[in-house]
Amino acid sequence: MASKEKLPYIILGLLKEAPLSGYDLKIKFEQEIGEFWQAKTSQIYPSLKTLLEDGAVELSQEIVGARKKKIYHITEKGRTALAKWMLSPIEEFPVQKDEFMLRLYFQKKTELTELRSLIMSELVMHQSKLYHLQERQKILFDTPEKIAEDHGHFLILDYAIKREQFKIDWLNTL
Amino acid sequence: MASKEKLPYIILGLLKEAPLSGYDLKIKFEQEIGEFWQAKTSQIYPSLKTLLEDGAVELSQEIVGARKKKIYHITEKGRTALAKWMLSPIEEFPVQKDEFMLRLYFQKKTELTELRSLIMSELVMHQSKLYHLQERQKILFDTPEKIAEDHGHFLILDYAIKREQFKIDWLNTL
DNA sequence: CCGTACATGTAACCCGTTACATGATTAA
DNA sequence: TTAATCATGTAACGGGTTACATGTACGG
Repeated sequence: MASKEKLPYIILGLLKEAPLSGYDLKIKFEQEIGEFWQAKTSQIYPSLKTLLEDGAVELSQEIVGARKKKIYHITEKGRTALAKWMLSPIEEFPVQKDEFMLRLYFQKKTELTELRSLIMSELVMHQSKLYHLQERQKILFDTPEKIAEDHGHFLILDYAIKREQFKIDWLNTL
Repeated sequence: MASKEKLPYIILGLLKEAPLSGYDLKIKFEQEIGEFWQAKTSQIYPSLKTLLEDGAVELSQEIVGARKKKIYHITEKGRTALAKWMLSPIEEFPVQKDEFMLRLYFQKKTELTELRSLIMSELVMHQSKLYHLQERQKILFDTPEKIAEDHGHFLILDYAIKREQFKIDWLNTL
């Protein structure tokens, strides 16, 4: 994708809220912001190393429960870099690739049965995803207080849900 | 992205409709399906070479106007491979990365003014995109006959437009 | 006791982008 | 005549994925 080094800023953005370990970050990428960005440990740990060398984060060895963890904290330098990035213009996104739309385009009007099964499987997939997102929303944000408490998280979940609903609605018009 | 070699199939899908040159394909990627997949000449030409070696496409040197072009035609073998791919399950897409949503998440409720300018610039960007897509739709599909003629193209444009409208609507709720 | 979650990393590979190269044709 | 479009490619780089590697702790 050649996204010109966005990962370090995203890690800083996550660390701004609270100090985290590499593993904690991995979980955040999988769960919290997984709908909009992902990173594996093979990217996270090297990136943390670079951030440490650049002085954007600091490291404290901590014993959590019975386990040892390397907890990374954002530094002033890191905060400055993050703030600067936050204000920089967002580069034109590099196309949201959509294999389903392409197949629809290729199939066109011929072979209606095959098109139908293609559409149905896409529908099922999005409905299942919608369901899981809604369940997460119910569990995480069952009270207005919880929404106010973690408003950013609520927003991305809300958008993810509505995005699924939107695609489902469009598919149903076919 | 590591999308497990989708490009050859997309090229075959485009060639299924009509024989095209590498340059023609480049234009298709830029214009027709650009909202859902893109490929540069640095990918297209090598991919065509491989497809040729695999016997999925054939090549005819043609003189179009005053220019020489290498026109690629899909073969029976190519059609079979394409048909098989079309029926294969669509692999879980590898996250639609969205830098704007992340920044929203990082900013949360603090610093409302900065959030406002972020949201406004995102709105402007999507509104401009929406406008251009709508203009293209007006020009390309001003009559029902044209829609029927190139239904696949109409569908992806329609979806692209509604997708922009959806994001604009959501942004306006913030 | 055994699989899953916790915890931290490295190495190889590959898709896709940026940049580079070259040359003919056409419209301003 | 000169910039834009047409036309076909190659080389280098980089972000991201897959696979590999190792070890601890906990729940059933």
